[in-house]
Parts: sequence; C-alpha cells; structure tokens
Amino acid sequence: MNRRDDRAQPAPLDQESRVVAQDHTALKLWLRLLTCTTLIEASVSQRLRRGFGSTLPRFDLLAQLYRAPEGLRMSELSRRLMVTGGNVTGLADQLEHEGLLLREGVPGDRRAIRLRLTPEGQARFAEMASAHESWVVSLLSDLGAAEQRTLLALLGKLKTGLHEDGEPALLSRLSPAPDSEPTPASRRPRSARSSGPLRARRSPPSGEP
Amino acid sequence: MNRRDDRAQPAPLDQESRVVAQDHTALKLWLRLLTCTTLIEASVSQRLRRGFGSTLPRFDLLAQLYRAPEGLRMSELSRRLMVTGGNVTGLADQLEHEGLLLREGVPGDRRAIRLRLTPEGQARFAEMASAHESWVVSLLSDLGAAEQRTLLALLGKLKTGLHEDGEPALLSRLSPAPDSEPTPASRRPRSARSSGPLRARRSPPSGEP
DNA sequence: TCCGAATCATTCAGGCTTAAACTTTCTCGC
DNA sequence: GCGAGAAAGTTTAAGCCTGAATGATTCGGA
Repeated sequence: MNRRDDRAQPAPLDQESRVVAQDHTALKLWLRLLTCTTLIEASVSQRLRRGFGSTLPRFDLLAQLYRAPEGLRMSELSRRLMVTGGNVTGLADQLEHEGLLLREGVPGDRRAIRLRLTPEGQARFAEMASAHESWVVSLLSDLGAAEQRTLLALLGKLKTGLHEDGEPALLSRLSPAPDSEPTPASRRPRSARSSGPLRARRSPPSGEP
Repeated sequence: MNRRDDRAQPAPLDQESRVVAQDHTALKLWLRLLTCTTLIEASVSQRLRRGFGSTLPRFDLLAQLYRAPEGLRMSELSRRLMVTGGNVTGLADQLEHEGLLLREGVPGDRRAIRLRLTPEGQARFAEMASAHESWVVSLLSDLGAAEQRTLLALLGKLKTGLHEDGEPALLSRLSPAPDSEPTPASRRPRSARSSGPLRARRSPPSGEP
C-alpha cells in the first residue's frame, strides 16, 4: 500500500513522503516464491504431459496411493492433496477408467470408499516418478546442497507458521497430514500450477518411488 | 537419475538397502515450496473472494495495469503474468465488463490492443492492494526480517537458474520481463513480482499501489 | 432408542489455464 | 512492390479446481 520508493530520500519530505522507504520485503518474497513455484510447476507439468501423457494432479494422486499399498479413502486423499473432495472424485474417475486404480468399499463404513493402485497403476507411477525426480533435481541444481538445506529449513518454518495460525475455515481442509509433507508429486494442481497437463495444479503432494 | 545416496553406508547392505539412505533433498524442497505457495495462495485467494468478490488472476492483471498508467498491450500482459494470450483475453473481457479497464487501439499497430485502467479500476485495485499486502505480511510474519531476506536471496538464485537453462519452448512464453520479478499480485495463474510486490496467483505478477 | 449433527462421497455451476487453430496485420528480404 | 513468415489477439475444446447443494451413512447424547 502506498509504497513510494526503496531508496533513501535525502531531500526534505513532503506529505506523501511519510511512507517512503518501505521495502515490501514480505510482498517481494511472496511474489518470488510464486514465480519459482510457477516456473518449476510449468516445466514439470509440460514434461509429464509430453513424456507420459499425464498431468500433475493425476501424478500426485498416484504418488499418494503408491506410498499407501493398503489404499486410501477419498477423504484422506483430499486432505493429503490439499484439494476438495469433488476434485478427488473427478481425478479418481479418470484414473479408474485408465485402469490405474480401483475403488473398493471400506468394511466398517458404507459411506467410505478406498482407492488402491492396480499393478498397472504401480508400474506406471514408478516409471513417471523416476523421471520426475530427475527433472526436479535438475531444475534445482543451481542451488548447492547446503543452500537447498537452508531453503528447506526456512520453508519448513514458514509452513509451520502457516498451519498454526490460519483461518480455521480454509486451512482446515487444506491442512495436510499432521506430520510430514503433503507429498505432492509434481505440484499439485497447477503448479506452475498446472491444469492441463502442466501443473498439476495446485495440490502439493508428490511422491517418489 | 538413479541417484543413490549421499551418506556413507556403514553396515552391510541387503538387496533392498542399495537405495537406502537417499535423502531426496531436491524433491523434498520442491514439495515444500509447493506446499507453502499453495497455502498462501489459498489464503489470499479466499480473502480476495470473500472480501472483494474478486480473484487472484484478476487482481494480478489489475496490478500490472496499475503500475503502468499508460496501459499495456495484451501480449505484454501475457508475458508479465506468465500466462497464455487466450487467458489474458478472457480476463480482460471480464474486467472490461466490470468497468475496471478499457481496450484501446495502439496507434502504430492495428493488430495490437492496449489495456488501461479506468478511474474506477484504479480505485478498486488500490483498495484491494492495501488489504492484500497486509495479508501477505501477516502470513509471512513467522519469519523474521533476516530470514525473509535470506529466503528472498536463495529464491532469487533459484529463479535465475530456472530462467537460464529452461526449455526454450515452455519458458520462452513463461519468462517474465528480462529484468525484475514478474510481479503477480496474488499469485498468478497461478502469481507477481518484484517491483510491484504482489502476485496473486498462478501468474506471477502482482502489484501494489 | 431416537434423532440431530457430523462425515463421506458425488454432482453441478462457475472460473482459471492451456494448447492449438484461425484471422488480421506487420516486417523484411528480394 | 511482393510475398513468406512472424506477431497480436481471439476462439474453442479439454482439464483442473472450488464452493455449495445433495443423498447416504454413522455417531453421540438425551
């Protein structure tokens, strides 16, 4: 708001200059965070589409199931992928038609449905995950190991803070599992956000084989 | 790909242990980056919707125009927002109907169209930008000033690297202006950048008054 | 036991994005 | 001048995502 200029203003200040010298660090940081995410997401999304005819949201969903051999409920997937339930229903429909996963009832609860990968789904994901990790390693290779660890730590602190305060309404649904990373595969939805094939958008989980 | 591990493996390895001790730092970093961006974006997006009945993509587009009183061409907006031209066409249609911007011809080039904010558009954006920055400042407040600067620097290095290599095909269109941050306001489409500090969505550009 | 509240999954309308195809206009080299 | 190719903007089909409404089921307390 009312930002003026970043540099010192040596001359006498007029009325407007009261807000001079704002640096908007938080705003710049947010924009840069967004830019980096967008660029990486777009790159991964594009390669997933061109190389495997798939998308980031689909990849992320498969990643979650790959790490849970016993399968996961739709609601649990929704929470881990940080997307709404309706979104999971749609993605599951597609992957089910593609023969990559199965819907099965949950013994004790007739409302629930558990999704589980088919052998083909496991094979397909393993293939993509391998390529996916190499893309990410390559994209982040301009940062050294120490820099990556520093970044990881700072983002960890940021993430924790975002979860703690948070508007109950929104974050309640978005909150990933209590413990670890949501584990999106590529991005989420769209990273660079991707909807078509490029970013898979906006859900965070990603997995590795 | 086929990465193995970074640390020494003291004990004897069985078949499965060949890949033990992988730390997948790059993958974790990417997931965490995605998670942070998703959480912030969701929060900002929700508040923009509830508080102003608007969206991040619209906010980002307005932010770019706000910082360019003389107006911008659709193509320039497409580049700065890191989205495709068709996307800008759609957003501009809506904002034009809402009376927030005007489409005007460019003197020397009959193919081009320049978008410019109406006085109402300027007022509306100024209102939203003020709230937007306060939300971002609040969301990032768990990081101290020094931490934010460190994060900004590391992400700056990452961003530069992403621009440099990059698949010509994809990044050519996504690349924001040569110099600074794309400047999305809230996020983009998915985000916003540097000089202007906001970015809202998935398109990177965002601006502040 | 009964019934209201909470959960689970689905459906639907609306908004954002992309990729690709298309039209119009410009540019530039011959 | 001319014409091939590039550039600007639009349109369209398809996919992702949300928020709200709905139906089915489960839970928990009176």
